[in-house]
Formats: sequence, structure tokens, C-alpha cells
Amino acid sequence: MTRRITIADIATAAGVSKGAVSYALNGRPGVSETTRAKILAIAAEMGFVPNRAARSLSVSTAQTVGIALRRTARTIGVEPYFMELISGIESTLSAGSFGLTLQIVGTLEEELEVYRRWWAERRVDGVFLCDIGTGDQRLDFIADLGLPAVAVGGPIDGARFPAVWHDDVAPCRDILEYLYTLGHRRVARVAGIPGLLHTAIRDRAYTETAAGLHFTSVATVHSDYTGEQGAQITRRLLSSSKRPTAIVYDNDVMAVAGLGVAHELGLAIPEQLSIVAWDDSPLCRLTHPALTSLTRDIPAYGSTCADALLTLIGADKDTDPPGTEARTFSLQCMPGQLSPRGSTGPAQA
Amino acid sequence: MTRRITIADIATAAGVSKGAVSYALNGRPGVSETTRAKILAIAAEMGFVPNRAARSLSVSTAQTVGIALRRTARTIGVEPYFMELISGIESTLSAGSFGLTLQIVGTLEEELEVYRRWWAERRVDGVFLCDIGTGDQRLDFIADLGLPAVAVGGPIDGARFPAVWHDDVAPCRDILEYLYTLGHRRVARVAGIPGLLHTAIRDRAYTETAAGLHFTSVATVHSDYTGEQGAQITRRLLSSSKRPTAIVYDNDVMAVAGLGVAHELGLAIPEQLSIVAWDDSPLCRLTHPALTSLTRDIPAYGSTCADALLTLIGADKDTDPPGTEARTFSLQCMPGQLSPRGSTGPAQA
DNA sequence: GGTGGCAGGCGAACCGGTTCAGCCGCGTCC
DNA sequence: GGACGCGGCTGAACCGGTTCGCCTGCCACC
Repeated sequence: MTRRITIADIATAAGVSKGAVSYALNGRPGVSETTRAKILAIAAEMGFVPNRAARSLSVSTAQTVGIALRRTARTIGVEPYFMELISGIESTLSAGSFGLTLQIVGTLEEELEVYRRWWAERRVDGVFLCDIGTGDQRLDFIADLGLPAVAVGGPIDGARFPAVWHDDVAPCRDILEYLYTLGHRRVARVAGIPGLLHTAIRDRAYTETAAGLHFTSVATVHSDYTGEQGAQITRRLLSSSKRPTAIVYDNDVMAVAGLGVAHELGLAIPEQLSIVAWDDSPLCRLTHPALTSLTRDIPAYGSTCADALLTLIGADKDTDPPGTEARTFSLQCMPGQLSPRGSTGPAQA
Repeated sequence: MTRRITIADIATAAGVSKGAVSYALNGRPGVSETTRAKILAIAAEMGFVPNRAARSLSVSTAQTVGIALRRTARTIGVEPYFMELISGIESTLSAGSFGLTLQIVGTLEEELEVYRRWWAERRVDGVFLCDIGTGDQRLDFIADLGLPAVAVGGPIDGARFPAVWHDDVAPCRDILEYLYTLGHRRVARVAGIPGLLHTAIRDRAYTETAAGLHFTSVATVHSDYTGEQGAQITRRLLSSSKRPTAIVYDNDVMAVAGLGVAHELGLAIPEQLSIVAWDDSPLCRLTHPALTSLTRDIPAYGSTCADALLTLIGADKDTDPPGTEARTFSLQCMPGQLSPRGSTGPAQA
């Protein structure tokens, strides 16, 4: 348990004042190049690492951002989405030597409380908002607090801070047109949680696209994203008198569950039923047949979100309220691409 | 953007000194009950939340623990294990108002560097060590550093800090005996990463248990835990001349992949092949047939690990080096239970 | 009534950085 | 030769808590 060395140790070792050491280490003017070099050498030799708390206290910056997830232990585990997102966020953050603080919460109230506490404690410099809902209460709350934030999802009308999102409209069209071309006329969609923004966006995109084609029916059933519900809904859909020849799922977990149900019912895939998944985690390639899915690069998405948050925080520090318009920018990522695999095929005559 | 209020604000509002406020807020003696009540009331009214950096700086405690994961973005996402573990850890931490800092690293060197930095920055009060390997270099490194840590896995010979683990020996026996009873004599196991401690433990447990029964063959093939390798190995196993009638997988992702391969090869499950998975995430119940698996409560496991780390940190603070023997305790969790499902059945004659 | 003990509270130092006013020495310019 | 400017560095204040020594006033006791 070696003692941690402080800036004062370096100062005495170098025969200069604490202030000079601080200037030297932070690359600021105020010391000559020769003394700077000497100080840096001594610091490196002694293995100096600044104490975060002390720095945070002076500059009142935490060098940390936070993410609060409002999902249960079980559902958060199966969704590869979150870990991939976090992983992408992390890669950008650690490049900028920022830390990530994670908190899992149960309710909206808890989540808001976490933000308030983080803000009051100066524990984080900014946060990511996941699972953006339609009319999300968190948006105004966070904005009122003055806590820098980036919405992981969008677009958001009249947003008071940046949002990063994928265009979901084009992929919805791609999927429907693809299925239409394969001859499917009776299509069902197992959608995600109804309150979520992207669910609403996809709902609308499907409806509008379907209107332009000549489907017999395009039904949407909402779910909670869990495999259980995915299976249950699929079972219901497939046992109806006029069952669909293709089902589109809003995530990969439900698609896998749906495939399981189809197997259970003895349906041949893709001959008797085509399956499309949204979000192409490795999961989609583990099944047989492999799932046709909408591929998005979630880690890259996370990176982009982190970039947005870091620039927002940086901007906050440099420019002042005049630069407000710069904060509300939104960033659109490349839309997902459809990756056809074995789970989709021509509709049976 | 309301101003954050400080202890000094409360002091002036209450007409006392900063010191008195500190005593009052921390429930320490030094103030009368009446002034304490007054101070608490004022603090609550003003919505006071202490600045973490300032507190950390004085008491040199971060109220935060860290976890570094050394996996790639893709593989970390599919493994429900990690998120479930983190979720469990979180639930205990937030109850003790501790934060969790997460970092994803690429190499061992990076991971060690992260620990060193966290320690030097006083950024965390302790860490969790995941994916414990045989002869893990991190153990001595962390112990030498004097950074409190809990090993998520074990048991570890001559450990210098606590380890929390599940007994893997009994489950291995349970699985083999179960398969034996079903009439399987030719069993294969797709094991995890060879360097990991629990892989070694299971390797040995299988070998020893198998020796006591009368199997024709019990082969073990090691993998990297990914679905790709799981599929590849399964394909090889099933296309060999003397193919196994049952395959045991060391995680759920590979088991799902194996099931996919079996489907692909047209094998009826469980008639022609029985499949057993380790770690019963919801994934195991999504497939058809559902996977027989070894159920462990991973969130509870995470909670236990967090408890161990918190008591270790607490103990560190209260007692001194004399209490060293208390640090090296190990904690064994309830072993996993076998949950038979549709993927296992009697061996074909 | 003088004294000791003690609860209650004050003021200042401290944690380890950052930052700013100010000082010193040197070169430059008028 | 004196005023000025400026690079280089020091010393001290400051961030917002915690903690410790010490002072005060009150009560009990001899």
C-alpha cells in the first residue's frame, strides 16, 4: 500500500511551487519549457496521478457521465442492446478519460431522483437518457435542472438538448417492401412498448408504408419487449384463423421467441412463416434458420451519443448561454440495413 | 439552473457554524438534539445534498466501487450474465448509496492500468474482479496495490481478499447423473474459456464424476463462449462418426447456438440429441424446445458480491491491519439447480 | 462560593488540487 | 538611465466538506 503522491510532493521534489506544477501538468502557460519538462519528468517518475476529488472540487467538474436504466434485472440482461450501447459509449468516454457511472432504477420517480442527486452532488457532468418516450417527463426535468444530457433516441420536437437517433422510417419501408416483394400480403408486427418514441415512429411508418402497397392486412400488436410476451403474442397470431405469413418483431429477443413458437407449432420456416427481427445482435445468427434482421451498429451508436455528450459538456464550459442554439442540435445516424437471412422467404401460394 | 446549496448556506441560515451543521447532518454527537433538528429541517427545506468531491476529499473515500470488464462489445452484449450480475450488484450498492463505475477494457494490461488509475485517483473504494482465471495475475496486483476487491468467482487458494462463488462441482455431478439416468452414454461438453477458473473446476468435476459412472465417452471441447464457436464445435461433434447423444454447454448462448445447429442438421430434440445449458437466462426459455439448464440466481449472486465488497470496505475503515484475516474470507453461494425442460430426454436405443 | 466536569458550539486547519494577484528580474525602448 | 513590458514563478485564497482543539456557560458537588 504505497502512499499516493500529491502535487505538493512533486513541487518539493522539483523545487518549485504547487502552482507551477499545476501549470506544467495541465499544459498551461506560466512555466518555462525547461521547468515544465523537468516537472513532467519528475511526475512521471513518481507515478503521479491527480486526485479526482480534489480536481473536481476546484474545477467543479466530475469528469464522469451517468446513465440510468429503468429495466428489471432480467429484461436488461437478455437485451443485447444495452450492453452494446454501453460498450460503445465506454469506448468514446475512456478515450476522453471520462468515467461512466451506471445506475439501475425501478421507477420513473427513482430515475428522476437519481438525476437530481447526481446533479446536486456534482457527481456527473452529464447523462444519457435511454428509452425516450412520447411526451417524456424526463426531458423537461433534466433541462430545468440544467444538467447536460443527450437523448439516446429521437427525433424530439422542441428538444432542449441534443438527441441522437436512427431513422426508423426508411427501415420500416424497406422491411415492408421486402416482404411485399416476396409475396406476403398478410403481415403482423409485434411492436415494442407503446409509450416509447421509436415504437410510435415505427407504428406510423408501417401504417403509412402499408397504405401505399396492397397488403391484405398489416396488424400491429404491442408488447413489453420480453421473450415471454413475444412468444405469447406469436402463439395468438399463429393460431388465428387467418394467420399472417410473415411476422416482424421490434427486437431480437422477441423474434427468437417467435421462432421458438413457430417450431413448437410445427411451422416450417421460412416456407410457412417468415420472420424479421429488429436489431441484429449475434442472437439472430444463433438460431436455425438465422433471422433476417435489421442491422444497426449499436456500439457505434453509443459512441456517437458519447461524442455528442462530450461536446455538449465541453461547449457548456467554453461558451455561455448565448450558445444555447448549439445545444439543441440533433444528430441522425445512418439508418439500419436489412440483412436477409434464412428466416424469410417467398410467401406460400 | 438553480444554485447548489452548500453546508455554509445552511450554517448561516441556522445561525450556527459549518462544523455544527456537519455534525448534525452526519448524526454525530456535538450538537444538541434541538439544534440538530433545526439544522436538519433547514437542510431538508433547502434541498441540501452534499458535494461528493468535497466529502471525498476530506474523508478520502469515494463512495463508489468499480467494475472492469474485459470483453468485446459484441460478446458482452449477448451474455445475459453480465447485465444480470451488474443489476444485482447495483441493487445492493444503491441501497448503501454507493455508486458503480463501469469500464470496458480490451487487454489485461489495460485492465491493470485501470485499477492502478482508479486507485491513484482515489476514484473507487473497491473493485469487483470478474472472469477469474487460474493463476490470475490481477489478484496479486490488486492486493499489492492495497485496493479492496472481491473476486466474483472462486474458490481461490491463498486468496488475499474475499471471493464469492458458486459450487460448480455438485451441479456438474447432477448434470452427468441426470444424463446417465436418462440412458446417455456418449456425452460431450462444450466448455468455456480454458484459462478461467470455473472452467478448470468444471473440467475436473466432470472428469471425476464421469469416472464413477459408466459412460462410453465424455469429451470436453473448449471454446471462447461465443455463439459462433458453440455452433462450430457442435457441428463438428454432431458430424463425427460416433456422435454424442447429449451435449452440455458451459453457457446459455452456446447452447442456443447448438440447438440451432441441431435443427439445421435435422436432428430431433430431444429424441436424437439432448442439450443442457449452464446459466439459465430467459434465453433458455425462448427456444423450442426450451433448454434444460443449470439455474443460478445471478442477480442474487451480484448482490452477495456487493455485500462482500461493502463489508470489506467498511471493515477496512474501522479495523486496521490486525483484522487482516477477516479480509480473506470466502463466501460460497447456493449451488445452481438443474431445471429439466424439453431439450433433454431419454437416449435413443 | 469556588471548582470540576461536561454538553454544546465555534473557529480554524486540512484534504489536494486550481487560479489569480503580485513580485522579481531581465530586456527594450525612449 | 529610468520607465515599461513581460515571461516565469510564488504565495495565498478557494472549492465544500470533515475534524480537532478549545472556549463558553451551565450544573453538580464539595
